[in-house]
Amino acid sequence: MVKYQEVAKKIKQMIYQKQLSKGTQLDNIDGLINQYQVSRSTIVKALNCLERQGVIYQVQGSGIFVRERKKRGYLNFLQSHGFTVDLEDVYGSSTVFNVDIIKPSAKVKENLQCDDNEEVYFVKRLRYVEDKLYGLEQSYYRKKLICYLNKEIVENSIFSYIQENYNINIGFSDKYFQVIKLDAETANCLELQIDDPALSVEETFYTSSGEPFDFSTITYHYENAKFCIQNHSK
Amino acid sequence: MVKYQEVAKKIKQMIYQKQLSKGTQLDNIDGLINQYQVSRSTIVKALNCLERQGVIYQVQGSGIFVRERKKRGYLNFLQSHGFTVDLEDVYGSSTVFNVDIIKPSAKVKENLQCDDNEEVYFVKRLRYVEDKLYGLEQSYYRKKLICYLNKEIVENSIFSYIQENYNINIGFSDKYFQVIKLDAETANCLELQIDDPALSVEETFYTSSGEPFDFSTITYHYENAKFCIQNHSK
DNA sequence: GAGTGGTCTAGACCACAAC
DNA sequence: TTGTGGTCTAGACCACTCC
Repeated sequence: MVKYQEVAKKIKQMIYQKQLSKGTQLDNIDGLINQYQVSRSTIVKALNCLERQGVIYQVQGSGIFVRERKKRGYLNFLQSHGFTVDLEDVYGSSTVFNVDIIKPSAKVKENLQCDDNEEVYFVKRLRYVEDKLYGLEQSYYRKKLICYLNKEIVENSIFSYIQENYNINIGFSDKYFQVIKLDAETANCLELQIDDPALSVEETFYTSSGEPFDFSTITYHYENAKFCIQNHSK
Repeated sequence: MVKYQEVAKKIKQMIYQKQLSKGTQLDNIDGLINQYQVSRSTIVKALNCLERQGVIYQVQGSGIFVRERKKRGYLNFLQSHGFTVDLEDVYGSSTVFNVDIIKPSAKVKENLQCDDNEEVYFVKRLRYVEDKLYGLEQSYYRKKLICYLNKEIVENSIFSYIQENYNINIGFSDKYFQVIKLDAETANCLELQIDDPALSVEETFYTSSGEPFDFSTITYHYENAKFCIQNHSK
């Protein structure tokens, strides 16, 4: 891990460990330079990271302050899948229905930019967070990139498996979502009624070199799944 | 506007103007330094901005590439309210029900961190995007900060009015959302049926100095409102 | 090995806030 | 006026990709 990330991590840990409440002013930049023995630019970069994560806010001419922490029980919508989750981790698990190798449908093929005849892994699983049924996930992974999957792997975090075994890192993703009425099959999986509401999220994940490797649809349980985004305008 | 923002803007305009397709490689950093006559750090900062906006992606050791543009018909969920909207602007309008000065409820009071006896503007309006009914918005503004509002102002963009007249800039926001079933009153406003699905978003907006000034609830029309987030992991 | 983006530095100067 | 964060620079070196 590089210096600015180390510094950011330490400042964040300090804030959470001391349980600093919102609005609390941190040491100024010169102070932080002294404390962490790095250059001004490195401190500034670390602070900007924390600002983007919603941990602090900076006011020119005034100081650096602690931001309100996300309320408990809400999932961070920007890192719900494979993006940096850190301290405030929640316990998640899965019930796997199937792990099959199939020919992709036209839609999947397009989203994953598959060649003709290319095959994909199809994984269908129920996702739980802290033992509550959160959603039904249907994912397609390009076999070309993710050579092997099985039920055991898929019960845990697919993303960390991929990262460790294939040295594939997530670079970015496109996320499209809307509210829908449940069809009979999905309602049954989620233990809900037909026409009950749900959030349907379609997301394509790309490696850090820009290659799509995963297309997933998650249908979230409307009573159990709540989300949060801590935005900032900079 | 500062240099790195100028550079970012120009690069973005160039991409959209030339209609560069996804995966197209841009000039390298040294080339961009030459082209825009700024330092390396300024170019890097501009590129990181564009990366965060989902316009490009950078691959270490390889190059800078154009990212796929958001599909039409989807609202950018991260800048749906007052955050930097630029080129790809869509036409929005509002039907205003009322602009009242009221005593805030406990919930509103807490979210806006109001003093006792402080009053707020309550604005209720239907939001349209390209003449489609998108959602019902109920907003509360602290009168202490936004001294005056009327129907005419509220029919247009409240945020630009606030920025121009009170020199208040949005710093950040906390956004909490979930899927719900509509109650009778809201369903009626949205021209939908009771128990139809909807996305309910509660958002608190803070000034750049960290003071809350607006608490809004938007209930989105499940057929007309679709969203997009172009995420990235850096 | 050549070419690319990513990090880090020291230092100057600017913009804004608070007193 | 002083103190704060924000920008910008020139230059060094590191990490990764691709030939």
